[in-house]
Order: sequence, then C-alpha cells, then structure tokens
Amino acid sequence: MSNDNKLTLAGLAKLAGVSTSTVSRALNDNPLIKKETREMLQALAKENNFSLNRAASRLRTQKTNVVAVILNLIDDTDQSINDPFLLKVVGDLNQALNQKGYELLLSNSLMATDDWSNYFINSSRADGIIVIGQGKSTSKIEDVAAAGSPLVVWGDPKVAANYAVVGSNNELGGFIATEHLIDGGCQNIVFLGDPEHAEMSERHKGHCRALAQAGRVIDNNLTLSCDITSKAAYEKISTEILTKGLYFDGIVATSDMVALGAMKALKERYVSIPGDVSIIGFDDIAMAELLHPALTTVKQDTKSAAEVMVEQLLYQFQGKPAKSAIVDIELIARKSSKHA
Amino acid sequence: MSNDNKLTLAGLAKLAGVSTSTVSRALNDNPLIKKETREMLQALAKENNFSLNRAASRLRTQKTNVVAVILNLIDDTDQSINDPFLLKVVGDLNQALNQKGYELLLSNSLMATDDWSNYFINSSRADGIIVIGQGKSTSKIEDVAAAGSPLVVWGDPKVAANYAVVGSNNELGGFIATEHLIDGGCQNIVFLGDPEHAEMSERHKGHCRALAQAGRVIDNNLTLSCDITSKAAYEKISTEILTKGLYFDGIVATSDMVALGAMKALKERYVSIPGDVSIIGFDDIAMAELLHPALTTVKQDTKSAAEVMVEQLLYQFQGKPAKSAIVDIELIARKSSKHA
DNA sequence: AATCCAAATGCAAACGTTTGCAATTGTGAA
DNA sequence: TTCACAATTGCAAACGTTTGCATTTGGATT
Repeated sequence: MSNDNKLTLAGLAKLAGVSTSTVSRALNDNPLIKKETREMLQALAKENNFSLNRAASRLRTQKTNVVAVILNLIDDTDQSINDPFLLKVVGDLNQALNQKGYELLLSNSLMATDDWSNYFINSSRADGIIVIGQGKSTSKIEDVAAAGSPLVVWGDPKVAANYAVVGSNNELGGFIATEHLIDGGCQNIVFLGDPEHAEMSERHKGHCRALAQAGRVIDNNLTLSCDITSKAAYEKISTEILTKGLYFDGIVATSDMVALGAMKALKERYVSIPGDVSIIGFDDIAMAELLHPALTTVKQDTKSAAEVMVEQLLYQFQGKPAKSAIVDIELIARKSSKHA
Repeated sequence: MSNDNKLTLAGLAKLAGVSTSTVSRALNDNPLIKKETREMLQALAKENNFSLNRAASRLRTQKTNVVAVILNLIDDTDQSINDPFLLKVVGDLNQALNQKGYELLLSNSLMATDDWSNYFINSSRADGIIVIGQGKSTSKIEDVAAAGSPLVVWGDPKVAANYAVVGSNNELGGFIATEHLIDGGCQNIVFLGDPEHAEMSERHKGHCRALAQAGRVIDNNLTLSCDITSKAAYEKISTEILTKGLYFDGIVATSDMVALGAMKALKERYVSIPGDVSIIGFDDIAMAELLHPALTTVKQDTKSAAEVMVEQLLYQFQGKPAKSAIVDIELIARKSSKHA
C-alpha cells in the first residue's frame, strides 16, 4: 500500500511540478504563495500523507516548538512522581501548551542530567523549560536562569528570585484557611506540613498572621512538621494523638493529600470530623469533594496558572522579560469543617 | 560570561585541534577513537558546556530517541486528563523510558491531529507511540498499526488486535474481586462500571464467571452501568439507593475512583462499610489505602507494565515483532470488605 | 630499512528543511 | 508594443550532525 521510502519535500515538489521552496512555503501557509497553489499543495500533502520532517526544520530554524516540563521532586521524601497535584499541573500545562502550538517533553528531577539548560536548551531538545516545584533547593533552577534559558517555575511567587515564578498566593491561602477555622470556632489549631518548603512556609506565615489577627498566642508546639505525603501525615497525627491525646480541634493541612492522611488517622480513632476536629486542605484535587466528609480546602487554580506560565514563557521566546505572577486562590467550604 | 554564539561540533573540534568526526565519535563513545582522546574530548565538552544538537543528529540518523505517549481519553465522558490512574501510568512510563535512554513526549487524544502515525512518526517527532487506553473506539489506534509504526497500547490484552497490547488480566481481576466478596459472605453483589469499555467488559466477564462458579444466578439488574468517574458512580449509587433501597451488600467497582464515588454515596446514607456493604475497587492508586475504611482493591502493577511496554516498543525498533503481554494482578485486601 | 597490518584519524557527502535573493511571470499604464 | 512594477516562483546555501571510505600513524615483523 504505502511506498516505503518516505516522501520528502523534494518528492512532493516533483509530484506537483514546482520547487521545494514553493511547497515549503505553501505548507507553512506563507502568503507569498498564491492562495490557490497553497491550497492545492496542502491538499496534495494530505493526500500523500506527507508530513514535514521536524528534525530538519528544527535544525534549519533553530526552533523546536517543544517545552520541557520538569517535575522537581523532593529527593529525600516519598513525594512520588505520582503526586496527584503535580500531575494535575502537568495535565493542565499540556493543554495550555498544545493550544499555543507547543509540545510537552516530560522529565523529572531524578534523571541523570543536572545541567538542565545544557541538556534541554543547548541541545535544542526544547525551546524553554517549565519547572514544577521549587523543592527545598533551587540551585538547579538558578543555574538555568543564570544560563539565560527561557524558564518559568511553578512555586511561590513571593520568594524573591531572578526568574519568573508563577504560583498561588500561598500566604493568603494559609491565612484564609486558618481564618475559616477560627470563624468556625476552633480554639486549638494545628498546622500540619513542612514549613521549610518554599510554598508551605508561605502558607505557614499566613496561618500565623490569621492567628495573630484573632488575638491568639502563637504556640510553636502547634506547628507539626511532616513530609508532604499522606502517609507522613497519617503517621504524624496518629502518634500525636496517641502520645498527647486530642489536644487540638482544627487542622490546617498544607495539601489535600496531607489532609487525607490526617483524616484517616482521625477516623481510625473515632474522632468526629468536623464535630471534634475541623480540617482544611490545600489544592482542591479532584478527590477532595469525594471524600467523606467532603474536604474543605483552598483551591489552586491550576488551569489558569498553566495558561499564565505558558504565556510568560512565550514572552521570553520573543525576547521580552517575564514576570512572576500570582494566581487567585479560593476557599471551597465543604463538610470537613464547621462553618461560621 | 557565556559566549553567545553557540558552540558546535566544529568549534569544539577546532578548540581541540582534531576533526569533527573525531569529536563526534568521541562524544558518542565510539571505540574507534583512542580511549585517551575520547576522555580528553568528553572532558573538553563538559568544560565548555557543549551539548550535541539533537535536531541535527536526529536529522542525520533518522532517529529521535523520543517516544510519544498519548492519553486516549474518552471524549464523551468526564474522564479527565487528570485521572489519577492514567497519570500514574504516565509517570511510570517516564521512568521506564528514561532508563532506556528515551524521552517522553506527552499528548492526549483531544489534540487537533487524528493521524497519529503521520503526525508523530512520519514527521520524525518520535520513534514510536504508546497509547494509554483503548477507549471505546480503537480506530485511531488501528490506523497507526496499519501504517506500520512502532506501537504499544495499554489496554486489555485479551481483546484481539493486530497490535501489541499490554495490560492486566482484567477477566481474572474481575473474577477474584467478586470471589473475594462472595467469600466474605456477600449475597447480592452489584457490578459498577461501564461494561462497554474494553477493559471493564473483561472485568465484567470475570465477575460473571465468579458468580456462576458459586452457583449464583446472574441477574442483569445487578450490573449498574455508569461512566468511569467518581462523580458518575456517586450519582448512580445515590439514586439507586434512593429509588430501590439498599438491595445489595457488595459492590465490585471497575476502578478505585469509581469505588470512591460509591463509598461517598454509601456513607452519606449511613450505610456501614463493610458492615452493610462490602466494596472492592480496581487499580490500587496511592489513595486507596488512605481512604477510610482503607479500600480493598485489585492492584494493577503499573510499574512493571510500563517496563514491559517499553520493552515491547524497543523490540519493534529493532524490527522484531512485539507481543501482547499480560501483567499480574493482585488482590489487596483492606478494610472496605469483609474477609472470609 | 623496508614492509605490512592494525589502530586512529580526517574528508566530504549526506540528512530534509527554510529563506535571502534572483529570476520569472503577469498586469496595467504609457 | 514597451515599460515599470508587483506578484509569484525558483536557486542554492545554509543548519550541525554522522559515517563510509580514504588516509595517516605507529608498531611489530621481516
């Protein structure tokens, strides 16, 4: 059926009786070519299942139309490549990139290479890099920025950086989460997460601000540090209750997955949610509303965040500088917390 | 700091005082080149942040070292690009591919192009295609196979196909799931999912086989058809209980997400799990063990599945034929079901 | 020394596009 | 008919690698 030696521009040109330049221009919809010839050639190409060789055009144009997306996992925890929130961001980025005619090359920070700029940009595997997550160390990211490669990072925009960071207003998120619990009547609110992590630390700040505003004393013992995984949260809350009893009536969790782990620990001990303890998460992953009770949470708008990230990356392709940007967060009040 | 006109092979060659051929071979670790020269040149390359231009080498070698992974979403349902199970498979594929020196180009079936073979392979964007999910229609997949492009599909291996399918033993999975509930004493077991979908249909077959083996009558009214999303499952079970009362004491759900939706519906009506109703899921996504009660489920081993898929794809790169393969499933008995 | 063979390196032609510039065609005005 | 000028099209040189083949180098053997 199919002629096996692949059709090239030259072949198609011969078929049509025109030059390769004309076919090339026609397929790229260049108005230099008369409209009828353009359409004729495009039809001919489709008819013959012809598709431009991207390797060749990338070589010639020095442009790949590919963006590398790097999942910046935290090495020393169990935060896996399967973290639902991170993967949600990947999915949304995929949509946003496709919409702009770019493709997504997926990688993660556990791969061999450390020199991202060199590996992706210099090698012309991609035109730009989007890093998901600042992690605890940002040195690899800073190297990319220093090399001048187009770069956007998902993280906390309030953290000063010499590269564009897009992310939620984490401080505000922490604030309204805590405020919500206070309004619901919680007296002893625990903060559950990893305050050393960039975004989480901002959430913690907001948490403290809300407490202060309500005139509460800030008790460091109420900040429970744990890795941002369900399992770690489950274990933390379990041992906490076991050793100290139920000394709190509210939990601000730094992510929905953390909240999930905490909820399980509570339920196992027959602690009523929200009767005895109110809990609020962060992210609003798909699962949140399907938990029982449905999880109150602070929603991160990953869809528009993805669009903003892509937009900022495209600016850099045009030589314009990119800016950090904050996307709105929103309180989603569900059943896991008492309402005012 | 950095010289802005990019260093090329030729430039590096001049720097080293050798020919481009030598540098090329050295960087590709070709034993034709004396070991010392090789190491010297590799060191020089690293020193100068040199990286081979992939566009050029892909053009020359006609090989990309890229694999396109396509999320084959079901258009007319809400199964989103954020489905945790599908994304888990993507994550595992990413690992498996990287291990073999390949990169992952992520796409989904909602993008513009329909002719995957043409778009990815002919255009030399990728060397092969992995499709995740057979969906309800397999025409696009069959086109790829007909075009002779390297292809592996995640789906149900029992479905006859002229391409390599890797997947779980879904029939057996459905069987042991149902058997588990029967052993636990369930009398009226409901099957919840979409029996038209390839993989789910196999699970349904296994379900029926288990019932038959236990000497139960197979009542079609106990097969509840719904889209494979949590939301659909939640709604289905809710209205079912509302209109017909609690006429079942066991649920075989076709995925963990479906199970999650069902569990929520049950809990809202104060149906005890597993006291009144036992429930078993499918997949074993991370969240399953963190639900309350922890979800009994049939685990799909996506990690080794990903490895098998990559292996089968690489066979095709070498001109060898690929075979469909079945990966083992495993019953993970947790708290959402009564045990024998 | 001369010779031979293997080891190491270099030459130059691809790979399939895109694009500045030159060349051709078509159109209307003089 | 001739000319000027715009609209189309074609020529040919890149883009940066890889690789078959020719060439050089370095020992070891006569």
